[in-house]
Parts: sequence; structure tokens; C-alpha cells
Amino acid sequence: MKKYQPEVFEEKWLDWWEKEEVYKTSPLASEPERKKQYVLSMFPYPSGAGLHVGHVRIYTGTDVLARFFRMSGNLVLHPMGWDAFGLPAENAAIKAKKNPLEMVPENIANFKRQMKRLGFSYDWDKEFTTTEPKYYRWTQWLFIQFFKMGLLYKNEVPVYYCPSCKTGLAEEEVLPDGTHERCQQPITRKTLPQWLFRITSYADRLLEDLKELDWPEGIIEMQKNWIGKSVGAEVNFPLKKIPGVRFSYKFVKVFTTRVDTLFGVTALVVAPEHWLIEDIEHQQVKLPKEKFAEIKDYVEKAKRKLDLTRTDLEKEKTGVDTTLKAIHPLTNEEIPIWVADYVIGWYGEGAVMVVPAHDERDFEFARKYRLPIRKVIANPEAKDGELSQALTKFGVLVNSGEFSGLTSKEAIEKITEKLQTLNLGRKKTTYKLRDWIFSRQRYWGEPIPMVFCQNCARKKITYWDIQREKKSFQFENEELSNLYGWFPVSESDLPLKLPYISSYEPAETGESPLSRIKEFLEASCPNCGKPAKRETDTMPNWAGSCWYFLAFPFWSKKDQSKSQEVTSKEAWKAMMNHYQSWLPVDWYLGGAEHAVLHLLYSRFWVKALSDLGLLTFREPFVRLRHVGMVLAEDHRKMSKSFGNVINPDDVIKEYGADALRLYEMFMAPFSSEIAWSTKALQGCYRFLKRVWELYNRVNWDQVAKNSKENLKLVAKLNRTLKKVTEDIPQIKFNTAVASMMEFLNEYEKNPQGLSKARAKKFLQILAPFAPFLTEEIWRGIFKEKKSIHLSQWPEFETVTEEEIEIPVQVNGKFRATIKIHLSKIKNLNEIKRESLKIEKIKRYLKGKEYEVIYIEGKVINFVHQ
RNA sequence: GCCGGGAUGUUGGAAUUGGCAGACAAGCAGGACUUAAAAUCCUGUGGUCGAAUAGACCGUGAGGGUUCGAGUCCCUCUCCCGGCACCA
Repeated sequence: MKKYQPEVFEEKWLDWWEKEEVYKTSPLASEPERKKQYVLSMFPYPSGAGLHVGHVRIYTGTDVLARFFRMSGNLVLHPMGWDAFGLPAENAAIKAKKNPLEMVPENIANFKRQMKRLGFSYDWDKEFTTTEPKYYRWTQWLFIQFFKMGLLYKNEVPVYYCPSCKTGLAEEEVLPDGTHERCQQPITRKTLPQWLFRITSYADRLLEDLKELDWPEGIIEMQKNWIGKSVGAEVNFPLKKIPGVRFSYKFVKVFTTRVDTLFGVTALVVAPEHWLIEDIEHQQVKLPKEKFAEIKDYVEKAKRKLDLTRTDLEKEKTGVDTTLKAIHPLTNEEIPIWVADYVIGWYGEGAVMVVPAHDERDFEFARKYRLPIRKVIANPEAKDGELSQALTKFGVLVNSGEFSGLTSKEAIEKITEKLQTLNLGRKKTTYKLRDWIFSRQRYWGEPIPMVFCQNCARKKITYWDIQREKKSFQFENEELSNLYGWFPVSESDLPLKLPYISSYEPAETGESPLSRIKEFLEASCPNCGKPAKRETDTMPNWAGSCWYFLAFPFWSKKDQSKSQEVTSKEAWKAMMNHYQSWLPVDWYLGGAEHAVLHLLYSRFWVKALSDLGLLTFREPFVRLRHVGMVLAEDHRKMSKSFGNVINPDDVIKEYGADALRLYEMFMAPFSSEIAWSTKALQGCYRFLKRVWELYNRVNWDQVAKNSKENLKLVAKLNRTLKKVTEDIPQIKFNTAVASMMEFLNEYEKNPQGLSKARAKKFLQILAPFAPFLTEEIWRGIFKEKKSIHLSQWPEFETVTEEEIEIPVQVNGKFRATIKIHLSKIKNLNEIKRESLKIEKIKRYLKGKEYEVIYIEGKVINFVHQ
């Protein structure tokens, strides 16, 4: 008999499948009666290291789904592409002293070779890389559409900067101790103009639409928290006038969710970034020398801290009294104003009211600096006298003037109303979500297709002054003035190609290296035609991954006309008219590390595109499922430095691709983190080997003549068919595999027990997991002409078994089972009689009175005192 | 601290969603084959008491509760993993 040697036949089938175009995407329009399934895994960044066994897990998961749906008569879109722009690629290239333009294709080639070898059923005609101009011309075009609708603006934003390397840095290049990871020198911040996306305008819809998604609970929760909606009130505290001083603003605004505690305010705290502090720094407000120095010193220190350091290492609250005062809007009392770095400039109004009696943090702060603590909420649990901790619960107001006696809930409404009539406050909603910085001062990204004209800027001309298009969003004054003279590159000039340059390390000024390329920099103004400068910032890694799932439906390497030759609204609409019915993505599988950013950004783009009339749906991913991480055998992360990395190539060489695939599906529930085990992999290999040997051993001509099948085995087969059919769309791959193993254990005991037709059914359900072995038997032994992967998924026959077993309990404890004919399942007397025939049960019930509880077909329970 | 997920034999895990806990796999032990080893096959394998494949009791992180019946539901607590973190 032939031995199971996967290396002998696996590669052969790869060629056949390619030649026969087994995994080609069917045109959707041709068969409107068939359901579509768009099956997608988060596409990889192709690093030099090649595929990780963790990649194999997720891609096998989508592959099993895709194969299952394909065999079940659905039209399947199952593509793969490469997310190759971004910092990791650039840094890897710097290290290897290569240009990423050369390095990326090498990495892709290796990834692709490994994926093909694993038998993933991608339609490779749909492959693209985010770094090809043919792709990123659309990324740039989308940027321009978003700009035109007013979704982008420019603002000064601090970036991390390494004074020693003279380069701008990404947050991930900064170590937790505030030093640069490459040179270990301390970093600072530098303020540079950046493009920002107005994602906050979509906060409510991003929150609201979470309801319609079939996503893991945890992810939905994390997105909610990230958006962080909170409803409360804005309160204006007028500044106490100082003769001869003009403050930049009349009020210190604070945001609070507990306006009911307003009468308990004993101080205000502003962030070091607050405008009031700037007033002090610019000496608009004269303070005594020592006080000025103290504040300046405190603020300087805070600014130098990273957000990380400021929050992580500063457990003890610190602050400085500015000696300035504000006026309480309702009591007219004077309230001291402090500065403290626990208040963050970008959340709320960058200032808070301190209510020590009813907020834990404020309580701590007040104790340290001996601020008065004033109780304004009565709480039945709290005794009178000095508070030992803050009372944060809702209650009834006391010491609150006309509002005393109201409940917190009523008071929040009444006090807000009162403030509103006084023009000193209003109802307000804030979000944790911030606008999204979309500029990178880096080489390896899509060039931002914008041009700046000094001449037009001087004349205060914006894009909307010269175009009829209306913007959908209102700009604040400063935001608009920052856009004077900025115009998008003409759409017909796209792609704006990233130039090949030999030295692409970040520039000394913190600017992008593109700023040094004269030919790139120089442009003419789309409005007045005078010399202008190109934007030299590039887009972040997210840009390509925010819409790649929209591109797969229309993408074709062979037929380039599908993705159109020009970038224009008409071209986009033409593509979408044809291919949009593939969208949205039906099954999106990926790691939990993308729970927030990638998934939120993609949702945002889709909503904006839908508002622009460029898409007809509002959510990109109908179903999201998690894949758990694969750890090394020692339960640590796989890492070269630990020497515990498993290379898929080695595994395939020794056990074959089928065994690796099967093991990755069997190892644990798909979403669980799991440690690699070569021993357990060998178990899967043995299983496949036994399948091979069984199908080779049986004399199929003989079986065909033998009309008597083993009914028990047939029933077992049908149970297995059912189990696998139901488990796959529930992403319960591990139990699907287990049930097939169970079946094989039975089948081996009686290899003549199934007809050829039934034996083939088992092969078919195994096919998504082990595509090579099953194809080899399907065509080799059963002489089928067409691939097993294009065969029809087997229906299971409902076999109602004649007899069922019912557990018998006494006082809820399992004691025995009885067998009962299915026709008698409703007959309690019969079941009781059968149960009482058992010696053991008789013994337990001897001389006792009892009741009987019978749950039809499930259990009978005798209950006595 | 907050949010989310989890804790089941020696190990990974299963349990029809409230009805026979430990499927399937790994490991281990014993046996067969072999000069021997590997591979393969067979048998056993939660714990305690028992000669027992007789039977009994205990057993799903800990404690309590609901129920005829709890790994599954409720309350309290412990520990582990992931995310966020002075969020007003």
C-alpha cells in the first residue's frame, strides 16, 4: 500500500488548481439567485521574516470558511493583498540599508510563496499592494474627496522629536522612559502643522451604528469606551477682574457631568496647556516674580513629560495655585484657580471644577492642598461631620440655595437651565475621541496630494472660494485660515508618485524627507498658476488599510480596465455600480489588537464615503470574528531572541500543509490564545495518515457490490456531517475537527461499512481543512474529473434513531440510564416502569414516597424526602 | 482604579446552552510487533476507599444562593489575560 507522503502530491495539486482556475471569483451579476459571501482576513504587512504560524491560523480560518461557502453553492470573494506602507517597513529598510521600494516586493514574494504552498484558496487575480501607484492613486483620490467635503483641516500639533538624531518620531519609537529607542537620548516635542481628520463629527454615528453589527461584545465595548461619549454641562466661571489686565477670554469654561454638585465647588483646576496659563506666560497677567517662576517651572516640567509619563509615573497629584480667582456663576463667591497636570488639555475644556466632597480625585487634591470641602449632596449612608472619603453617589441636594431638596437628577436639569438663562452655561456632550492626525513626516507613505500657494494664501483664498462645491462641515476661524492657499492636486494628475530617493531618513527639521527633493516640491498653483509648493507629508499606514476591502471587488490584475484608467467620480461610480453588490464584507477575521484603531477608522471612511454618495452602505464589516494569538511552546511570544520561533516552512516539509492547517484549526477555539505544541500537531498528522490508509485499503469495487451498509456507521456519518456543517459558520473549527476524528475512529472499525457515495461525503467535509489529501483521494482513488473543491457540499440525512437513552436520577443524582423506543417518549408510565425495573433505582427508593419529574426525552428524576 | 474576557484531569480543550462532567487530542503507564529503537497497533488513565471492569463518596478557582437538578443562572471574593487609564 502507498504510504502517506504529502510531499509527493501536495505541490502537484497547486499547479492543477491554478490551471483549472478552481478559486476564480465568479461574476456576481451572472447568478443573482445565489448568495454572496465576502470572506476576508485582515491583510498582512509583509515583513522580511516570512509567515508566522499565527498568520497560518487566521488565513486557514478564512480559507475553511471560503471553501465551505464555495462548496455550499455561494458566490465567494476571497482575496489577499499587502499592506506595505508604514513605519515598520521603512525602519526595516533603513536597517537593511535598502530602499523599501526594493525590499517590499522581495518580502511579498516570500509571503506569497508560503501562502500558496499552504493551499489558501485566494483568487490571486485580485492581489494588490497598497504601495503600487495603481492602488494609491485611489487612496489619494479619496483624500481629495474628503478634503473637498471639509473633513480635513490643518493645525499645529506637537510631535515627538529627537534633538540628538534631529528627526521627528512616531510615538512607538519613544521608549516609556522618554528616550528615543535608537539613540537612547531624551526626546522633546516640536510643534508642526499637520493634516487632521474631523472624525469627531462622526462620533455619534460611530457609536450609534455599533448596534447593528455582529461583532464580539468586547470589541463593541472597547469602541464605545474609545469614543467615550459623556453628556453633561459646560459651566462658565467669569474671571475676577484685575485692573489693567485683559485676559484672552472672559470665562474659564469647565465641563462636568455632575452639575448638581456646583455649589460644592471650592477651586478650579486648569491644564498646563490652558490659555490662561499662556496668558500668564506671556505676562499679560503680572504675577509676583516668585509665583511666576513657580508656575513657569511647573508648566515646563509638565510639557516635557510624555503623555505616558504624565499619567503613569505621576501617581501623586501635584499642582500650583495661580492666585488668580474666578467667580462662582451662582453664588458669586471667589474661587481660586490652580494649575495641575492631571488635567489634560485636550479633553473637555482643559479645565475642571473641583468638588472635593463628591469626587474622589478632587477629594485627594483638596486634602493635599488644604482646600475647603463642602458637602452639597445628602447621602443617607454618610454620617455628619468630617468626610473620610468622597461621596460620589447621586442623592438629594443640600446647601445649594434654591436647589436644595432636589434630587441630583432633577438638579442637573434645573441648574443647567438656570445657567443657560444667565448665559453662563449650557447642556453639552463631549467625547474622548479626538480628531485624527493624518500627516507623517516620513518617506514611506502615500504623498498627500495637496499644493500650497503663497500668493493665494496672502489673498486669503481657500479651495471653496474658487469652487462651487459646498463643504459639509463648518470650520473654526483658525482652521479655515490655516487652509488659505491650499488646493488639491488635479484628479487627472493622480497618482502623485512617491519619488525614488536614495536617502529617505527623516529630515533634520522634523519635516518629511520629500521636502529635500526639489523636483517633487515644485509645483504650480491650480488656481493662479504661479509657482507653488507641494505638501511633503505622507499619509499614515492606516490610509491604505482604511479602504482596501472596497478595492478587492473591482480589482483585477489581468483586466486592468475594471479598476479604470482615470481617477474621477465617474470612474469610481462606474466601478461601484458594477461591483458594489459584493460589499460590505460578510466575514472579517483578525486579531484583537485592531479592536479600536483600524476598525474605527475604516468605519469612519465608509460613513464619509456614504455621505458623499460614493457608497450605498454605512458599515464595512457585517461580521467580525477574532483570532487568538499563537504563542511558542514555552508559552512566551515567539521571538528570534528567545529562539522559540516555529517556521511554517519547516513544519510543511516534515508533516505537509494539510497537517499544519488541520492542527491550527484543532488546537483550540479560534479566538483563544494558544501555545504551539508539536506533539499535538503530530496527532493531526496521524489522523490524516489514517484517513489516507483507510481509503487506500478499502477495495471500493467490492464495497460497491456490497449493498449492506452498517446503519450505525451511517448514522454516525450523518451526525458528523451535521456537526461540521453547523460548526464551520459558527467558527467552531476545533469541534468540527474533533467530530471528524471521532467518526474516523468508528469508521476504522468497519471499513466496509459505508458505500462509496457515503465515503465520499466524509472526504468532502474534510476538504476545507485538508484540501490536498482529499483532492488526491477524490481524483486518485475515486477517479473524479472535477476538483473536490468545486463539488457540492453534502447534505446530511436526518436519521431518527429508533431508541434513545434517558438518564435516570434519584434526587438529582445520576444513577442509571434506560433505553426507550422513540414512540414511547411521551409515555411517562412506561418510562417510570422501565426505570423502576433497575435494581439500583429500586434500592434507592425502597420504602420511600417520591415524586417524579420527567423532562421529555432528556431526563427522569425521582425525588424523595 | 475602570472596562472586557477567563479559571474544567498531567496538558490543549469538550459539554446538545439548566439535564450522564472530562468528547477529541496530547502526555503517561502496560502490552503486541522488533535483535533493539523509532514508527504502528491494542488496553488503561479525574481523585479517595475497595481485590474488583462490585459499589460508594468527592470533584469544573473559593464561599454562599436559586432549582427536582448548576461547569452553565444570581451574589460575594481570589487569581490570570487583554484593553484603557488622573476622562471631569
